[in-house]
Amino acid sequence: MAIRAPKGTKDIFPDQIHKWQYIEKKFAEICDRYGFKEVRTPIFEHTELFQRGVGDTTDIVQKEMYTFKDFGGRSITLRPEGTSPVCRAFLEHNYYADVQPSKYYYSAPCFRYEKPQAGRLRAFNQFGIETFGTDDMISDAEIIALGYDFITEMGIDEILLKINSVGCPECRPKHREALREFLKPHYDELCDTCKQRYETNPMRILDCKSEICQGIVEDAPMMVDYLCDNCKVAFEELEKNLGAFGIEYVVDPRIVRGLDYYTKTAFEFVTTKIGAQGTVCGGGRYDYLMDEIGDRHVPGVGFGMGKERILMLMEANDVKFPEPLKTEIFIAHVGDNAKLYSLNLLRRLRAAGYRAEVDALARNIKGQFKYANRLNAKYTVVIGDDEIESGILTVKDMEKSEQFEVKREDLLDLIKR
RNA sequence: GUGGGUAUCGUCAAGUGGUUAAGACACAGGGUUGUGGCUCCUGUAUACGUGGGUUCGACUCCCACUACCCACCCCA
Repeated sequence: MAIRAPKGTKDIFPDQIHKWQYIEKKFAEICDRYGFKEVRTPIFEHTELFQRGVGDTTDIVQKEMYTFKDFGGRSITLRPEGTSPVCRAFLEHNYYADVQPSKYYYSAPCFRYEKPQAGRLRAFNQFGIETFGTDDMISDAEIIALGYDFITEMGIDEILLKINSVGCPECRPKHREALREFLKPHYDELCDTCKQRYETNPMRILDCKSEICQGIVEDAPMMVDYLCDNCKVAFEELEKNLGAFGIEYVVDPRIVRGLDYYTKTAFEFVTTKIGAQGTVCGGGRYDYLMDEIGDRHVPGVGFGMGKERILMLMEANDVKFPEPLKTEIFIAHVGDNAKLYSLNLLRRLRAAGYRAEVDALARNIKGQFKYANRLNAKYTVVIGDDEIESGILTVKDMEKSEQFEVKREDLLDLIKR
C-alpha cells in the first residue's frame, strides 16, 4: 500500500504555489506599510502555553491539539494558533522594555485535530498580526483596518466586517448572571450542547446555530448592554476610529470568540461564498493573556487570517493571479559535442540571470521544440556541429515564429531587448 | 464524535448481471533525413478502493471496512 498524506493535509505543487507566494508577498508588503514587523516562533511549544493561554475549557485545548511527549519527557504541542506563541516570545525576550507599542506579524502553519471539510484542514496556514503594549482603541482600529485593506486589495468583495465587545473581567460576570437568569425558565428547551454551555459559558448560547436556541435567545440580554464604563467608552472609541478610517462594519452583539483570552474588542470578517466556514479572519483584544502565560501585564490586540480561506475567496472572486514566470531561453542540442557546448552555454545564461533550460530526456530535435513550447519558452536556440564551428547561433523567437542568427557572444544582449 | 454523498487508466469519463471494460485529455514516436504550437497516424497503461456475500456468471446487486468530499460542532 502506498503511503498517502495524513487526513486533513494538503500538498501544494507549482501549479498552485504562485498563488501562495503572491498573497504572502502582498501580506508582507501591507504589514510593512502599517509598521508591523515579522516574527518567527517554533512550530511547537510547551503544551502548558496553550492550556493557559487559549484556555483549558476551550474546544481547541480539550480535543483538538496535537500533543505528544518528546524523548525528554516534555509535553509538547504543535501550535494550534499563533497568538500565544508570539506573546510568549515577546515576554521571554523582554521586548516590553523596547519602545511601545510593539507590532508584529507572522505567517505560519497551525495544527488542529478536526474533521476536515471545505476551508478546514488539520494542518492549515495563517497570517496574523499583533499589537502589544497599548490598550488604546487606535490599535484595535488599525488591526481591523489592515485586515480590511488586505482583503480588499486581494480583490475580494462581498465580505462583511462584524464587530462586538465581549467585555472584561469586571463586566462579563454581570452579563453572565443576567444571561443565566434570563435563560433559566427556558433551560429545558435548550439543545444538549447549550445545556452544557449554560453551566460553562452561557455567552456561547448566543451564537448557537440551532433554531430553537436562536428563538429563545432573541431577546436575551446582550453583552453590549452590560459593558462597564471603561469597556463602553472603549467600544464607542473603536466605532469612532473605524469611522475615521472609513471602514464599514456592522455591530453584531452575538459574535463570541472561541478562545478564552479575548476581552473588549471581538471582530470577524465573514463571507458566504466558500461554504460553511465563513470566517476568513477573526480576532480581537486580549488584555490579560500575558498575565496568564507570563508574569507581566501587557495588553494586546490582533487577528488570525486563514490563508486557505483567503485563497478560496480569491478564486470565488475570479481574481487573476500573476502568471508564473516562464522559461526565457531554451537550448535545443543535436549530438554529443553540442550537448556539452549547450551545458556550458546554459550555465552562462543562468549566471547572467536568465531562466534557461535544456532537454534532459534525449529527445530528438522535434521533441525538443515541442518541449520548449510546453515550457512556453520565449526563445529557442539550436546547437549542432555547425554552430559550434562557426560560433553563429540560430535563435528562434517562439512567439513570432521568426528565426535569425546571432554570434554566440551577442546572445545575452539579444535576449535582453 | 454524529450525519449525507462519492469511489473505473496519470486526469476527466462511458458502462446498472454475460463487452476484448468505450472515448477524450495527457504522455511518447512519426508524417522523408536538424525546428514547436493546428491537423493526421501510431504507440503505451496488470483502471473497476479493500474484504466478504448473492449468482452458472458481478464494474454492475447486498453487507462491512477504508479513503476522499460536504454538513453539524467549533474555528482561520
